[in-house]
Amino acid sequence: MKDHDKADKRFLNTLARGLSVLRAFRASDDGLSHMELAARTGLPKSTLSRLAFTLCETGYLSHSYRNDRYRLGPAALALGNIATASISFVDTASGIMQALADKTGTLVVLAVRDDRKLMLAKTWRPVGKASIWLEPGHRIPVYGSSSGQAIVATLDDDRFEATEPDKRLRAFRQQGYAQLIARGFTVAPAEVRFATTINAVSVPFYAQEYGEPVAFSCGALPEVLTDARMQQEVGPALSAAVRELERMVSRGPALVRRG
Amino acid sequence: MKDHDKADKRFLNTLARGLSVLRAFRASDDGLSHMELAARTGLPKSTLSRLAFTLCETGYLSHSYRNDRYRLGPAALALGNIATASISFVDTASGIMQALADKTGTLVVLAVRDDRKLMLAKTWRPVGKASIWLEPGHRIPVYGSSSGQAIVATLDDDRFEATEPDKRLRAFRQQGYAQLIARGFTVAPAEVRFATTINAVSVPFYAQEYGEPVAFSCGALPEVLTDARMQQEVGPALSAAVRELERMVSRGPALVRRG
DNA sequence: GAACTGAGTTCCACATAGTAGAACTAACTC
DNA sequence: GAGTTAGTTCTACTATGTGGAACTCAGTTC
Repeated sequence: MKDHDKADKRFLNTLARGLSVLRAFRASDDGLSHMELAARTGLPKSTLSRLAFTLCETGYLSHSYRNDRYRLGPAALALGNIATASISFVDTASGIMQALADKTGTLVVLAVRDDRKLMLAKTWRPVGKASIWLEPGHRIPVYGSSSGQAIVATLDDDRFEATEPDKRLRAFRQQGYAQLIARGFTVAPAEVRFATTINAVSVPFYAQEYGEPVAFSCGALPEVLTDARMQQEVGPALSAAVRELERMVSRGPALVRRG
Repeated sequence: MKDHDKADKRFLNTLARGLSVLRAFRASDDGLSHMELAARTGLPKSTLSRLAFTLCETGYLSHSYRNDRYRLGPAALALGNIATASISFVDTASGIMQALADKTGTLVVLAVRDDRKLMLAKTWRPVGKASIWLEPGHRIPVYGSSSGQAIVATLDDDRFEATEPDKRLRAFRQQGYAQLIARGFTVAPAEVRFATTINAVSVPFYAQEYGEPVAFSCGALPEVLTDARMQQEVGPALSAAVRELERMVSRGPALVRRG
């Protein structure tokens, strides 16, 4: 059978399935068994067997001999580091964002656009403190998230239109734009927030090498990160952190890049 | 046609080919065109077209609208960060190893075993200084590299035997073991070094979550990193850095999780 | 502005690579 | 030693992926 309904002749099912196996892994997993993988991907076990074999063979998966669980292999590690290295700002950002996480006690995330969703590419957790937990690889909607708002506000018109936005999203973008001009950061309006259990502030960053705006955000539980704190303390601190990053990679601010 | 001669029925060609496209990227590439990808992978362009389409569709590749070059996409970034996060020591190591690179003026690399080769999973370059350049994703032989020696010396017998080692490699391993006991680091003997243009010292690290020993190494041109410096200065410094890492990692999840 | 050129995509007839269920193995449990 | 559960291999079938050729679309050149 086929997974992808967009029965595009160009779409290679086997490849997509193999990739879906890799995507089944979460940062908190301590290896996954064959069964768990089958369950997460929804693939029949015989199919999974062949996929896993190939992934192991190519180094993207490895399975420890002791316990028979699969884990991401060296090739996955290398791929990620190549991706990170070719977007060099991620490494530069690490120090700054870790410090910001520690200082504000919030979870700092780097969100990138992935089709019509956002993907959390990297997260920095405050050391020692409890905080919300969002993992890299997690996907959140554009609409209703401050990261999404920061990104669409900075996205040029062509690309924005390419996502076939609805009226709602256009208004959301416009409002993000206004916020960035006024304060330099976005906070999604309470009534549209996609998750009521998380408050977040975001600042866009235009990554030359990535060719697309991305967003850094600080998030925490509403009781920890009140609207007042977002506006007065964390928003400005995040904004300063991103400006610091821009300075270090010596590049203009994201907003001026728009259009 | 099929790429893989080991005509194992379990080996899925389409998947492996797709992955080979991802592997074609180097950290220093500023995007790759369709043609370049075809050249690097050796695949016919029609085939590549479909592979690239699928990879884009799944977020592992993205192509900028402006210039028509492919780059690694959000999913690749996320995959790598998931892999990194699930081997949390990599993040912890980053600060220590960067400092070591700066202090010694050498390239610090993290090498992991990948079948019968080693793969450089991550590298830290000394800031501001010229240094040799090895990229993440690069593969080097086990035999004749100090990293390889550190790793095989630390590998348990079962796994070592599973690689079907020859006599030469057994001796190499034994010799690495002796070096580790005597001094805590390995330097491949001059006469077997796989690259005469690079000198390197290595220290193994046993990564709990990875289930396998890995190696940290300091490398540089022989004129910069003389045998004497390796023995007297860099080796001990590297060894101290890895012990520091061990200390930080065993301190508890909060610190380890830092990322 | 017609003829080249070169990159990239789509077509198409064909072979085979990949599928999924079933049968099989191997390791645990009671 | 029967039962259970995880994982691998077998097998018959066909839908999937293949690669060369034809096609498009932008730039160049004359």
